[in-house]
Amino acid sequence: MSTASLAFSGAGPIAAATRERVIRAAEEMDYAGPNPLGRQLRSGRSGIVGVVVGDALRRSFRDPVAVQMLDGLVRTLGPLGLGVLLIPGSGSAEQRGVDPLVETAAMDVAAIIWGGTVENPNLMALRRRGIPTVVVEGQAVDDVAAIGIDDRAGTAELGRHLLELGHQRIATVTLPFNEMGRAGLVDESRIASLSWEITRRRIEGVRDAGIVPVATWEAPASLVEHGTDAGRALLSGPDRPTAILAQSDLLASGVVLAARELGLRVPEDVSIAGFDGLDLPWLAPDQLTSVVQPLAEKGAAVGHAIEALLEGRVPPPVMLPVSLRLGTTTGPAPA
Amino acid sequence: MSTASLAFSGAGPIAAATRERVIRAAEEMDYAGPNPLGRQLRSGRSGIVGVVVGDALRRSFRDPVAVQMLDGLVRTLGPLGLGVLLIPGSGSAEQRGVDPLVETAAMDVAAIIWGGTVENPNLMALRRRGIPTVVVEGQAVDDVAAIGIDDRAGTAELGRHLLELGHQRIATVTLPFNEMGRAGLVDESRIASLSWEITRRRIEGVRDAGIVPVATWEAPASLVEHGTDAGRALLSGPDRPTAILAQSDLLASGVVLAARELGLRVPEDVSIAGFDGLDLPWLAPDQLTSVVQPLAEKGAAVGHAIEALLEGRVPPPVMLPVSLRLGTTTGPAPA
DNA sequence: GTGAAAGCGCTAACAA
DNA sequence: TTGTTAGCGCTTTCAC
Repeated sequence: MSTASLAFSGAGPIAAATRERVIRAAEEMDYAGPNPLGRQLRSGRSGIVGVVVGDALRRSFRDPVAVQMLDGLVRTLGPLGLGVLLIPGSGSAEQRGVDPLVETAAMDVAAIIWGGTVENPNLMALRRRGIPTVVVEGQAVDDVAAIGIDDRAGTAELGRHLLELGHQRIATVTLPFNEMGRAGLVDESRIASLSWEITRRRIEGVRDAGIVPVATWEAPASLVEHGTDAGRALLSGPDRPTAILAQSDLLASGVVLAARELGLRVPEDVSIAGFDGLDLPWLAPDQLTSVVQPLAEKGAAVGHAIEALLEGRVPPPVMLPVSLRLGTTTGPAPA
Repeated sequence: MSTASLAFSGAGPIAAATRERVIRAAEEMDYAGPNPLGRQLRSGRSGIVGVVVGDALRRSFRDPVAVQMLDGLVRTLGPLGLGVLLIPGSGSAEQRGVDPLVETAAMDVAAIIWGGTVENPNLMALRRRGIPTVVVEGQAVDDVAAIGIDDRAGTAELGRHLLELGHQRIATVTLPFNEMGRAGLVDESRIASLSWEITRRRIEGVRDAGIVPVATWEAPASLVEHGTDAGRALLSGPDRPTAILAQSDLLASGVVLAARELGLRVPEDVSIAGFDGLDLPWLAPDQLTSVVQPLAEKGAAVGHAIEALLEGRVPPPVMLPVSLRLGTTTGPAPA
């Protein structure tokens, strides 16, 4: 029995002839190789990484940010012999609780994309099960690994760029404030209730630059159409801002479309900037001014954190640097 | 021991008091619930569906077609207690062989998105392992379940629409011909070597309508930028076609962008049509004329086929109907 | 309604 | 170098 095991695994001392014989016999009885279930129970490892993606897949994967990061993650995990189990996030708050997979699926370690808040029910469930977890864009707490980017400094740099161009009336379009993002202008009380870390940090970055936005619009998701809604609202009022800083490129590109639709020239009449550094071919000939984040590296960093967790270490939090990319959508403030 | 099992599973006869006692004891020794690995070995089921996505995730998931279908699939699988294990496709042909996950990962059943050809190495590996498989947009063979849409009839209907509008010079932009898609005009010999089913069927649909394309351009992937390349090439020559029929909406939208870039009016100067029925907000105010395929239903159909396979049945091939959607990008042929 | 025992398929340790 | 054995954690008989 052990001989057969060795024949397949290749590891361990075995005569070439014996292996040959075993393989042949296996073929005869059409035995398709070792059953992973047995190995998994024996070794106590499933070789599976549970990845909690934001609510509906359809929504998450419409965002190239999530997709590119996941791509980087899978590339890193592949060589480690680990597979990715897709776990839908807790859905909208109406649908209480977490996906059953979080509670019962076999996984050696988990990753939560779009960490959101500390009270993330997925995170709580995973900790209860004792599954080591890495959170992306969340908050670092004790035994949870955290990977993120320097949202705050990046946004501040972008803000300063706008100030240097002479802009004084600057509006912002933000990512959702919590699981139940809304569309519309936000007031101080809503800002106080903000629970998504990433949104908070980017708002703080704007403040760090010394900007007091003339308006802050919350988008219910990082999608082009929500950016268009925001742009229409912000750009059609009487005291039009001369610049709009959006917290994502998808939102920013929606704002660009709204500006074009309203007959405004970008950047002559209004400057528009985003965040993420995506390559948006359909925005051509424009290229967004944006804060570039290293998405593939972020995915790889998550992979490395996972590797560490599997070895029993809790890796220190990682904060990846970002960089400002000047595009064609920002220019001097109109006189 | 069995009592404990019953306490957690809930099934079977057990006194409420006993269950309570077991749960409490478990908590005390922080036992986090039954280990899925044990259950899986015992039951012989992993509860996992391996989903082979086209080559790099980054590429596959940039295509809303794949994403929306996957969303429909996950929604159907969730209630069945099944999870999706992401398996990268065999990559480009350079990278020989299949992903190790295909060979070794635990899964009860597999789905191959973008089936491609019968000689798909992933399919062959899965069959060797005896893992029941469903192929999307592939070819139905013996024990493999197949889900598809009526590509051919849908394309033919779209072709007839263009003919009715009076178009005589019609060019087509196709999906890749095989794993190593190229960019450029294709001749008869390349068409003869075509191995991707979906591309072939849509080409046949054009012929069914009675159209002999004045040019056929192969795109290396279904992406906006490849459509733009195709559009630039096809629309800047001397004998400009009056209509371009693209095999996907992403390609078609790229062609629209190229036309705009060249100063051509759509649809006055050139009509452009796609396939898939996507909602492309950034193309506004235009809406593509397209063949709408039911993506969520397609995903659900894959889910149901998986359910059948798990029950030991091989479900009959499914071909979902498509419908023509008239948008703003097609109009009468210029005089 | 509860407890005892067998066995799913594998591999690591040991004995031959 | 090869064969034997135990046990991973669970659930499903079966006996009580």
